[in-house]
Amino acid sequence: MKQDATSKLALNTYTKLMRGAESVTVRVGRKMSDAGLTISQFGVLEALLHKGPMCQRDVASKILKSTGNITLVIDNLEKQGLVQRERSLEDRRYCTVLLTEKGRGLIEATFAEVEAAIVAEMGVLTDAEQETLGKLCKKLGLREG
Amino acid sequence: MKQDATSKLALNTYTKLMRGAESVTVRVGRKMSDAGLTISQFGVLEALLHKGPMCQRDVASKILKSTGNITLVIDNLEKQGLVQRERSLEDRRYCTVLLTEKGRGLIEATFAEVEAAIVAEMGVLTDAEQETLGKLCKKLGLREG
DNA sequence: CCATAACGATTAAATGTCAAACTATTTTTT
DNA sequence: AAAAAATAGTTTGACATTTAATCGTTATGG
Repeated sequence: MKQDATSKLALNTYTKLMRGAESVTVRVGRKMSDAGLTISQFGVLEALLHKGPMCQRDVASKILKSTGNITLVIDNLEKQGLVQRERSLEDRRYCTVLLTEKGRGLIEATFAEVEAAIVAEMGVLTDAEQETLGKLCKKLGLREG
Repeated sequence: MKQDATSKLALNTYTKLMRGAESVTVRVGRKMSDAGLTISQFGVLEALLHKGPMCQRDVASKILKSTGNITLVIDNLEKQGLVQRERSLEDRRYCTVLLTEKGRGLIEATFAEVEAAIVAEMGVLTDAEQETLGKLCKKLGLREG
């Protein structure tokens, strides 16, 4: 294939990937904002729900954000009474972050909504297409950063 | 397929799509920040380079951002002398945004870098795989928002 | 013609984002 | 054990982003 055609195909694919991911993100994100949560806040609560209490560093790596950012997100969640910080006794550098009852209730309900939205979004693809999409996206993610 | 398996596949596909798109974005975005541009700034300059001068509303829809946002992004580009605003004479509500010489030089050089990065990213997929990925992503983007 | 609606741009407030500098604490080295 | 390095978290500064409110301009229906 000529160099120019290669570039064209790559740019085209890139654009479609970005637009597709973006529009899914926007529509799924609406379920989160309906619940009064930002995407980051949802990510933090979801991690705590499914993985249990963890320190901020682990939260950050779980949702692929910087630790400086996590501090703020957790600040805001704490203000709303959705999570709680506990300074570790063994190693006082660590904060363990855990869900409050209120936080657990909210994320359980919201997660169900979001899950349904994701299933609906992906429902435009057959199972086989989803498998294929997953494999291709995984390949793209594997390169070194 | 059982409902549970359907959900699991959808969630799995969703996660891979998000991670794949995110990691490509980060790596390609690095070329932009190397040039001192944010992703949005790059998007604005790129639109102006390839589509010619346009009003802010068109810029906004081109890069899928709100008009309030565009005002700020263009403010910052203008401060750096990369673009220029011109209030339209026929209809004074419109601002035409156009590239300066400096802006044109920067975006031409940066676009080449970014294009190369995109080609490299997509290069992990065969041409056929890229076609497939493009089609699947397009399907995902088509739903009503 | 004039009141009002529509429209483009701007501004403001809230949140998020990263990078870099900084603090507190623990571990490692010497 | 003291000094140095590493680690977790916080703070700060610059930019981004959205939504909603506002300003100025243009179009439209009575």
